[in-house]
Amino acid sequence: MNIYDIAKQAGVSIATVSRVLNGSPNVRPKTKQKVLDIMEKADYTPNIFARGLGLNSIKMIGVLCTDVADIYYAKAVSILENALKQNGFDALLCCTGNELNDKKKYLDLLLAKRVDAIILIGSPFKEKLDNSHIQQVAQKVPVIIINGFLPFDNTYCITCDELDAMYQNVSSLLEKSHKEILYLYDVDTYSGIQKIDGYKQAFNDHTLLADPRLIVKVPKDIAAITTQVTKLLQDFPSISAVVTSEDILAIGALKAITALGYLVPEDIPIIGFNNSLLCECTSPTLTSVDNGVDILCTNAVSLLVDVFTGKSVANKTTISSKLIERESFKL
Amino acid sequence: MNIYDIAKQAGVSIATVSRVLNGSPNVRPKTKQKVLDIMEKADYTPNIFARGLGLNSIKMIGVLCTDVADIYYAKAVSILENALKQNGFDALLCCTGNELNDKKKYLDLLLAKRVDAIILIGSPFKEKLDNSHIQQVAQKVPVIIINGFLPFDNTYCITCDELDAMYQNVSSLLEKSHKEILYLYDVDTYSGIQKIDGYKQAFNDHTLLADPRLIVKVPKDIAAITTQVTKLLQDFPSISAVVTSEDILAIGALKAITALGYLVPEDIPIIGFNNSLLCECTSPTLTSVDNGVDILCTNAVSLLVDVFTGKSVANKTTISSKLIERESFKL
DNA sequence: TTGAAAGCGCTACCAT
DNA sequence: ATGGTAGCGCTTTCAA
Repeated sequence: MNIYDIAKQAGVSIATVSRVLNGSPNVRPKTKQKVLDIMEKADYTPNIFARGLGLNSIKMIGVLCTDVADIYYAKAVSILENALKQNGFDALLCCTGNELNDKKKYLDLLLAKRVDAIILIGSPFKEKLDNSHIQQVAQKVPVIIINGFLPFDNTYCITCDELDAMYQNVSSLLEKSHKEILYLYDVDTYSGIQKIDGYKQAFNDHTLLADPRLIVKVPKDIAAITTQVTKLLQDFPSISAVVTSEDILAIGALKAITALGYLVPEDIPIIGFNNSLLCECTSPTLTSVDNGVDILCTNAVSLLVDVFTGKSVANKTTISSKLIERESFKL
Repeated sequence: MNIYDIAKQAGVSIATVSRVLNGSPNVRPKTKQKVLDIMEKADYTPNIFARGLGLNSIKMIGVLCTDVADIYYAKAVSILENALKQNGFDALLCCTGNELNDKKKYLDLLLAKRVDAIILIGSPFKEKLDNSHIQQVAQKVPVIIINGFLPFDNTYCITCDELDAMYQNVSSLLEKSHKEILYLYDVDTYSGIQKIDGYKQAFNDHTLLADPRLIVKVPKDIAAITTQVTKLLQDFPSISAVVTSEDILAIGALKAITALGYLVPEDIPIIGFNNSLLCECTSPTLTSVDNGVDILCTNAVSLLVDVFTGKSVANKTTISSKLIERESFKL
């Protein structure tokens, strides 16, 4: 069933059918209705490929992240997908994993599928050299980066001020006389670097020295973290607070701390990051930074729509984060 | 840059270029190499729409679930996406929410995008009447249902024996003299009904009567569940065990139980379902049923590949689940 | 092994 | 308001 069949049945030309299809005003209402009726009866769906061939667009956005199984990316993807759909776009999902080559490969796959734009959740490319690849992609379609930053043409970044969030957290701890603050992080992405910088700046601005041995990279695995933090607490008994780049890391720390008989937050307060569902699961519940992933994502989509409609769009937008106080730390 | 440009530069016809593109053996190796070189140099990517027009396929699979932000669906989608990609398919993601009309709408959207097949995670359609819509979809493309069942043509279901899992859990509790077992569930999907049936059958087979007041539907919200379970425990102090259809429900129950001063598992054992990351976050950690979502999903994809290659495929496949013992309950 | 040419189903421009 | 028609870039016969 194609446009010719519909045209024939309706006794009009395919041009008219096409006009009806595309909501052109230049169709007599009666004609339009007749065509619509026939389409309805025939359960006709226009062929997206033919349409794509002509328009060179299929209203589809590539969404790329390392792994949707991750609770944070999952939330982002969920919000993106909904916002995209509301604007008439579908989401083509790519989970790249952490291999740089895979990331490049998936980017090419997305391009080959002729997506109208690409949204990167997190800036997956950290090394300087590799970013040229993103730059190339941006020459073909707009690239939106959520929680990452690259100063390229046709690349639009929307980030949360995580540096400041971490700065505030560490500052308040320092001001409460916590001088030995363990910092746990997992990745060296743009976002990861922001947070670590916030941690360091807080120390600097309080004319204190951050002990580099207390800035520890850990795997994203509760058991492994627990083991590692237990050892750290034994080696550095003066640690009196823990901040993290991810809720899950805070949970690993929490387990180690309580297992050693310390109380949270009385003995050692803990602050997570991302304000995920996990914060509600622990006991005590986890105070955590809400980096506004929902705002980030909805903004990303409206920003994209602006790009498509030719409005001028800032290369970088930043929103602020908010500390959600629960039991593991109070301001 | 299109096939004509490549053909011209290579001094061959577009037919030959097309053959190279599609790996036809009927091309002289030397010719083939020349064409490939030119393509490479020109950074040529075949137009997917034109190709789709001819082949009427774009190697894209619609993946539909209620919400990827849900940790369980997120994992499923992650695995599916990877498995699909390994087989040369992309995943077009649709998060429908719970509105029936939205589900239908998204199904139509997927069809309009000319996906090669549709994978439903969970059987989102429960009412008898509505399933006809899925049946219609299955007339156009293969439908795979993960953890759901509908006996339609061109519909392939792969489920986990959750009835049996729940049956076993409740049975072992009954045999440990827990006669008042609170059952918490959240949805009435196929999967949800399986579990509740398992609960009831266990009581039947032990010639006991399940108190219907202890089969409680709750929202998927920790705080709300905690409130509700607290009240239940006060109203029914004889409750001596809790089983749930979802880990998050178990966590709500856990909070209520420990807040009332009971010990888990000594006073009241708890069993979750899905074996999600959440099980590791609580204290005590949560014993939970692993319903093999990874196996379900990888099987779904290989099953789909079989359908495409014309192999005969069973309409329903069932795998078995496994209880993962942690602290909240031991066999 | 290669080329010529007829579609695939739609959009958009030019006529009328 | 409507029709005719030339593409869009590819696949796939049919011939050579």
